Amino acid sequence: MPELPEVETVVRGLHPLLRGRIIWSAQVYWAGTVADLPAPDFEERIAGQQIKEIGRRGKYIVLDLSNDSLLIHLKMTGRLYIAGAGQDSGEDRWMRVVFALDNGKELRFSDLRKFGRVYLTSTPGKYLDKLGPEPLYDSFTPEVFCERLAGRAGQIKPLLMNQAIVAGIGNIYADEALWYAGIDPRRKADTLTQEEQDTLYRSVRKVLSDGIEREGASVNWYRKPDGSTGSAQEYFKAYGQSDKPCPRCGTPIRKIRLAQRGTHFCPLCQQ
DNA sequence: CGGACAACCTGGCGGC
DNA sequence: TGCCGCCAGGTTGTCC
Repeated sequence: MPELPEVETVVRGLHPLLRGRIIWSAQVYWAGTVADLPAPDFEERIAGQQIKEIGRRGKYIVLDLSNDSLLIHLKMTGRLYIAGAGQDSGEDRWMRVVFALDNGKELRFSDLRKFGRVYLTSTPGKYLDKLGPEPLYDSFTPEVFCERLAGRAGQIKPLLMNQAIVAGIGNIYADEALWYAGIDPRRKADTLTQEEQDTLYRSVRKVLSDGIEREGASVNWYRKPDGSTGSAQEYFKAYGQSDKPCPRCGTPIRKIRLAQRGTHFCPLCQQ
């Protein structure tokens, strides 16, 4: 579930706690969580590196270390938080990797479904360069959005979720953006008018920036680093609203499967 | 290019 | 109460 607003909230929460800290050691509890590297190599290589900066690219959390980058992808059920060394935080049941810091605290990564990944690499571009533009940057203009969609014949919702087209949008915010734009998620991208593309562009930016303001959507598993919930889910118009009246026209919200994903939309005012 | 689908995983829930 | 099967969804990879 963590999409751009949730990942951004995690980064903002951790930034003041992690910046400048040194990772004394790491302990891997589930080897599969470490991508492209044997767990012992990961533990040995990260020890002693300082966290220079912490940021986000798409849905990746990016830690710039002394010699490497540490990329963390939460996938569906990953959680990242700080706890005192040896202290039970109540979140630790699915702990996969723990980083011991130089201030007696630990950065912990827990992940029920084990889909999440950590990448320790000197060439982060290998993972990040394939991502499309950041949708909230000033450089992401309506023209850029149109260019990214140009020549695409597929359905608009899977395209919105394609990280190579635009980075950071997942199932929840795709449904919400399409509701605001009044566009049927099954519409083929190449049938959208200029006006519809512009409306969708504004809707994407709105739902993502509103999501950040509300500190993410806590559906099922997502939590802020301090363990509390975000509030974006209280404002959903379409996602998870099956059979409830559309807030715009009162027609019951319908749920279908589209590209193997649960998809919620208003059959009347999303055309 | 696109669409379908499997794989990776575990827990919650509805149905029986 | 317990068992079964479905659903949740980010990403990669395979196949047609």
